[in-house]
Amino acid sequence: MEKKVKPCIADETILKQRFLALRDTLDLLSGKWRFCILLNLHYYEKLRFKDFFEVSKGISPKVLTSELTTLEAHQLIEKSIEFTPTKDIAYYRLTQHAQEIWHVLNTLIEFGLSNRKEVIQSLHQNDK
Amino acid sequence: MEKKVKPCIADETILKQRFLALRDTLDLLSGKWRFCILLNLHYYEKLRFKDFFEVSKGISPKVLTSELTTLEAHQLIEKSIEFTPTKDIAYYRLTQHAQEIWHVLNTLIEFGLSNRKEVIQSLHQNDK
DNA sequence: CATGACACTTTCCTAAAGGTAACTAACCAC
DNA sequence: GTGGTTAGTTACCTTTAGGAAAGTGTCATG
Repeated sequence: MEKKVKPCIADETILKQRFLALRDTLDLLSGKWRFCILLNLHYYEKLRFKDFFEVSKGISPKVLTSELTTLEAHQLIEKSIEFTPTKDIAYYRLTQHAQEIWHVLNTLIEFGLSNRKEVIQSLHQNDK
Repeated sequence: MEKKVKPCIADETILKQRFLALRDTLDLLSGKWRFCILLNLHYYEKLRFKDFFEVSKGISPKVLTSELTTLEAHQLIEKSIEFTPTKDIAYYRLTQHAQEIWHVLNTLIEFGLSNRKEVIQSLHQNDK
């Protein structure tokens, strides 16, 4: 999922660890649908596979599978089964660990909101 | 620079504005070299075009130009000319407005640092 | 006036992310 | 046992981000 050739900076000590940490986080969020999935899961608490097609309009099952797999591998979401008398239902939900990323997303959102007012208006005309 | 077909969520009111704001911010940071450039500019304060090839190892002039252009369009960096007796030197530096994004980057870095210890070790073996 | 440094631009190419569509396997309802 | 729903696969195709390499225009220095 990540690119093979990764960006790289010169400084070996002070900057590098922070740089790698930043890249990790952005790798985690940069998939086209990742943050969409996380945001929806935060809002709806739990979602089934099919639900994502309703709340994340435009995603395909192939992409959804791969995004869910990646997010699960990074322990941001987890799959749980609810057993009912007639059948078992699989749900996806955020992990405890993902609560931390929620703070991150909020920071990004707050920046985006303030930015949107000033700068972005000339771009993104397509999504009023 | 942004993808034509953009991810989309269902909810029209509560979630949507926050979703768009989040996408804006991630669009801004998701370029392969964007955050590298920003981080380096924060660290070195000002850099010339050629300097980026030293501090951002692996970037090509074509990509550098397009990333700088985008960042400048979003008013995160600016080009300034320093006049010396013999010649003029062009520098890039962060704008006032970018100070705000520095807080954002720090949040991403802090998350990445704590995450790196727990989860990521099995991945990214290639960049100790 | 030639040579080199600087700041790009242009052209071409590749790899990978993502889209489309069809298919499968399991389960339940009727 | 047929049809529908769910949860995915699989195969193929398109788009686009980014890389490589060479070229351009402008200065300045020798």
